[in-house]
Amino acid sequence: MAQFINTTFCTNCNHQSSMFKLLTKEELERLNKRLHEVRFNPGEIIFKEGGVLTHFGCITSGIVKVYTEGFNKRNFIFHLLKPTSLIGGPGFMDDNRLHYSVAALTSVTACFIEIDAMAEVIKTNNRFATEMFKMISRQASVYMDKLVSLTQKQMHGRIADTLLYLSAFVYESNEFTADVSRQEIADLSAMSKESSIRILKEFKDANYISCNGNDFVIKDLKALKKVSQTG
Amino acid sequence: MAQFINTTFCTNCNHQSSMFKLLTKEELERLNKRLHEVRFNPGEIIFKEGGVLTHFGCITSGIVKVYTEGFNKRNFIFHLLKPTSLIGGPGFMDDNRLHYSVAALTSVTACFIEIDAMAEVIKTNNRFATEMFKMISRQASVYMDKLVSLTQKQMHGRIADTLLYLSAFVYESNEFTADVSRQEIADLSAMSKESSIRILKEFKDANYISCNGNDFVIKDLKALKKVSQTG
DNA sequence: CGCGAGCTTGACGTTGTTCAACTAGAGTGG
DNA sequence: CCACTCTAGTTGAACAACGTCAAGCTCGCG
Repeated sequence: MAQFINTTFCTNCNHQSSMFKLLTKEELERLNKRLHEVRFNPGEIIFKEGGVLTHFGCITSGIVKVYTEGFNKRNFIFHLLKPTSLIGGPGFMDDNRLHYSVAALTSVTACFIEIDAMAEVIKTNNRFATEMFKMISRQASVYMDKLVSLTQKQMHGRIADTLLYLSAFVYESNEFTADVSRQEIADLSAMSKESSIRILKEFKDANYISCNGNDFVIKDLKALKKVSQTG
Repeated sequence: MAQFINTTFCTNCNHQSSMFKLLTKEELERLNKRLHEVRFNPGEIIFKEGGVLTHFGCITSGIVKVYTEGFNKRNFIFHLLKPTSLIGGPGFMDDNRLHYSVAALTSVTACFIEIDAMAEVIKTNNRFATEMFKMISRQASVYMDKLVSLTQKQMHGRIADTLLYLSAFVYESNEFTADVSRQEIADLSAMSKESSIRILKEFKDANYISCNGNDFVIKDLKALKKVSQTG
């Protein structure tokens, strides 16, 4: 049964991403009129690649994966997003199509803002436009780094990167219960599921991390960083 | 001996990139005051990664490679640029640093525009800002595709991609004299020089291409595209 | 208890890198 | 004009990295 959520008004939204803080009350109210909120269960697809980009998404709770269906039925995960990240990126103001899929890893709530409303605000609010600019620009820069890491480092370095990424950017803690499966850790690190498992075990044996099931503890940050750098 | 070039005025520049056509005469003249043109020899470095991003570059003749120094002294080439591409991308309006190096593959002339002048025009001209936005956005999208291709395809598919890229986007012809070395073809395809040579030879033996030295002819486009897709 | 999904492990084959030797052509100096 | 050197290209053989396959395991759930 569909759940229609009473949209939290942006104006009092406590998830307000830094970008939206730049908007005036009037602008926020304008966005508000063309916005709705949706709740997703773990595993559900939020955006499907190839589709038309009609809305920007803003994660208000939970974690999602941004991924694409690659070759030979292997997925590639670009990154994970948590509140209050914006989803839209490439395609916006260009071909207006979705260049990737987005799926919920946990229970997720997300707000959807019509593309046109977004474009309007960008025209009227210069600082907001600048922030959007920065956001996409940073994204490109992240992808550049990933290109180099994933093509030049070997598996140990790539898994170390993924662990550091989870700990530093996603869960912001040395201990976390991962919402990603082993397969998804592999999809983040561009390798097979079996390889990711083997390397995780090696790190565990070397006492760099401890992990049972999905509970991870980074025990030797320096060692991991060293592995990440030496490739 | 340094060569100081009399700057061609943007207003009558026949290399004018599509983006600059959106500017008014006044805006172009404003840019013009804060612009200079430089000539480079093959192999010379135009931008060095890590440096401060003080100027945008616009290639007016020749071909450059946009690359980064990866791990183990291996380079990775993101893409090649020809007139009239803009160089600047990530870092602009953000940390103002160069996230990659740029070097001349042929003799190159390039115009340099002060960052601040560029930022001003972006503020005053909305359509120009939108084009910049699209440009970065497309870049991100290209990087996403590359991420998947380079991590999931194997060598034959990657070399096929590089050949198709050179033919379709760089030289815009089925026959071309490449300005890239075998090493650089390898750096574009994320593999070792030896491997790239071997695969090129296989393609030659299979009569997909002919190549002696740096003269390439794409003889069987369909076959190459098929190799690119099957990975 | 049985079932299924995700996880784990080992054996094996493939893919791709590294190393080392060799070639060809382009410059350089005697 | 001939060594000489230097660089880019080429080739083969050995080796390491990584994926695939197949089997077994664990745990939650009906």
